[in-house]
Amino acid sequence: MPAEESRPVKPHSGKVKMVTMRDVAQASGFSPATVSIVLNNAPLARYIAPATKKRIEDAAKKLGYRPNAMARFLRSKRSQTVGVMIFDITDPFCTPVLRGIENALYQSSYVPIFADAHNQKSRFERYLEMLLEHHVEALIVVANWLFVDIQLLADLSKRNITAATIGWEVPGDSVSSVMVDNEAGGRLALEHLYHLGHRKIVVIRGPKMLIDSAPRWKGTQKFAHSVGLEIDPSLVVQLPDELEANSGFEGGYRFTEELLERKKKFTAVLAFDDLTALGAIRALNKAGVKVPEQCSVVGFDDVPLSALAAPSLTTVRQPLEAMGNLAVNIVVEGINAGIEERDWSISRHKMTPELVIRDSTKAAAQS
Amino acid sequence: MPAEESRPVKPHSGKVKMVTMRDVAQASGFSPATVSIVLNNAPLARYIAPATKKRIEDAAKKLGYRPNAMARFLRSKRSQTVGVMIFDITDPFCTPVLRGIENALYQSSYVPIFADAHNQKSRFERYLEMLLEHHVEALIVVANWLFVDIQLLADLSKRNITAATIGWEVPGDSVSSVMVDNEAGGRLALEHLYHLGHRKIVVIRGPKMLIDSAPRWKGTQKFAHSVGLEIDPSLVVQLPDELEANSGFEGGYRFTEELLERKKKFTAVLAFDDLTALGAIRALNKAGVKVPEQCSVVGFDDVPLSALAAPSLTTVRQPLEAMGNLAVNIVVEGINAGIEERDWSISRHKMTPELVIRDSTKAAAQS
DNA sequence: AGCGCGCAATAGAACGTTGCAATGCGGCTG
DNA sequence: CAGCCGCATTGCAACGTTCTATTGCGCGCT
Repeated sequence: MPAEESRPVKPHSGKVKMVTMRDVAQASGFSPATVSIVLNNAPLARYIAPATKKRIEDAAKKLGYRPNAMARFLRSKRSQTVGVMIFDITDPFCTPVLRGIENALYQSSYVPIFADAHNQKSRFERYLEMLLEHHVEALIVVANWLFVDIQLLADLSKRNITAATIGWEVPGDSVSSVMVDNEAGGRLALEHLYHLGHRKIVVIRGPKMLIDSAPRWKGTQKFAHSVGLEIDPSLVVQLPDELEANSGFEGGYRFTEELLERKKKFTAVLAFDDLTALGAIRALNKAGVKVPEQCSVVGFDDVPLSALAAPSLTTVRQPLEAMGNLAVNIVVEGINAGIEERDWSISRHKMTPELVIRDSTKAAAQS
Repeated sequence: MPAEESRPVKPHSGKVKMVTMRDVAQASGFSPATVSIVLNNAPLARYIAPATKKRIEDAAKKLGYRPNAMARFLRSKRSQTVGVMIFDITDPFCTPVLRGIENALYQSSYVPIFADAHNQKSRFERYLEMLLEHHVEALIVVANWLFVDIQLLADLSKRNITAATIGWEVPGDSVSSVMVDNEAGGRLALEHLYHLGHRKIVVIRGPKMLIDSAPRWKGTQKFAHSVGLEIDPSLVVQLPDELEANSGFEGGYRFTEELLERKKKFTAVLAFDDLTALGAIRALNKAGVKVPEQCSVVGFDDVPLSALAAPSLTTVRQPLEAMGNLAVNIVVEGINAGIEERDWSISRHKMTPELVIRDSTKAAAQS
């Protein structure tokens, strides 16, 4: 990997003096205090003469003054910063959530500090430490896996930093959470297949350690029960506890392959999530089973690539971006409550999922 | 979307006093100065008695002391923070790059401030402003599109903040860059198809405004010329200048559909990037053309979903994660040079791409 | 004439950390 | 025994803001 160096630039040209508030004061002929009041238009700005304001603002612009966030924070205790801890950015689930978070923070003029735990506890803890040092005003955790101990909780509420989790819940009452209504989603998926006439349905359940797995399965079972559908236990498998982001794909592939090899009869697969569904489709394709003609597949999440896959995936959509948004609104509320010394309590939200019908499902053959 | 409020928590329990260095000093019986020296083990720490060190460290741990990054920065002029400006996180290209950046920054104990420009100039500028206010020590820009004016350059070099771009270059000599060797990549793609026996090849070129487009096409042409292959101009199309991340998919789909409708004969598609390739495959599938049996498709980038697609995509891999890494190493070097007042000059890197052969290409039919 | 009041602006003390310059102290050298 | 050096520690100012308390000042009211 060759690198061609370009001709040397005029290197760091001496100390580039930072433009400070005092400079602006000097230039405009007023005191730093007045400058501060004007530039932030603090409550006292009512009393400042318009002419003065103008002179100061002009001076600030001319000098290219930019307030020093650190100095400001040192006084005000506010870093204008929110920690965003992602458990694994490699997981396509995270991207839309991150987008939602970023967008909402931007609206509120907060800046996100990004941390990716790579699904490692040690990394999570180190990052948490770093975020605390940077005095983030709040913390948002995007997660599926649940391996964090009370430390998180204790540290945060001790320093009362509001926190919210997305796709995950912690016991206790110190952290808000935003989740999808997994039970409703599990129901939606089966309902769709059922109404298409499918009766022999493979269900690939999520790993035990994932909080989503149980309620999704519960929703599925409840619906089955409500319409008197018997789910053949030999068609139900469960993904193992795995930490890698793409393990769902592998799992979906392997289990489907196995069922096909054992000559099991089924006309549809209800996969735990989109990646699992894609794995299942891959296995079906390989075995010469056409999707959706001979077998329907439904996923969960509606990650971005589901629309692009071939065939495009029918799935239960989580409003991922909206969830990111909501989490931000929650913590911003928490921050404001803290500042205004209002009482405030955490909340737990369950967002409504939505069925997205694409090309991977079709009415069951009449046979 | 119902939200059930949990029972109110003991709300912000009074002023939670921050543990400061003075507290540690008090608790250990030494002065703040000594505490500072020990905890950072500054050069002067040589002179500190081991017993003293121990006492101070113990006290710090007991009180749960965490240095205040803002106060520290105010003195040291170092924020331990690097701005990461992504042009559009929605683009699957960005995820691995981000991972690479994040990982390398983590190694160097910097914390990334994340900014997503949503491909909007105004947003880019606002974020730049915010990053400057937060006094990032360096800036990394992940981009394809080139609409940023000299402002960026001027502002940064005036405040001498080292900057590096990934997948993009700015004129002038103030910003380092990391790119893939597009010409080599363009060559690789065609070479592969050619060796598989393909001769009638559709080329979907990238949009004009993308810096990658021209060299990629040049590499392709050069190879064609070198083996005496004539590329039929009526099989060459060019993606329009579009800002949306997924526009490549649409473009690939539409152009391929069009060529099929016009009954053009071809046995392979060389797509500008993976999304375009996926769009082409979608169109081919829809028209009943089997990939790879009847038509091979090769992409570019090797974004994560390419391995998951059906069929999995043969593509020219950009070492995205490594590129993120390298960019970080460059700016960290730049930061250090600035601190040590060394001379330092920017560099421009071209990383070597690599052909990844998967299931979307196959030897041309003998016909 | 004295008082209070609304207006316009400012002085000055923090915020928590760092690093230079200074201090005290024992022991060694000339 | 004066002077000096190495060791162990500390006082103090500064970083750039913000915010409370304060100062003038002119005007109308008693």
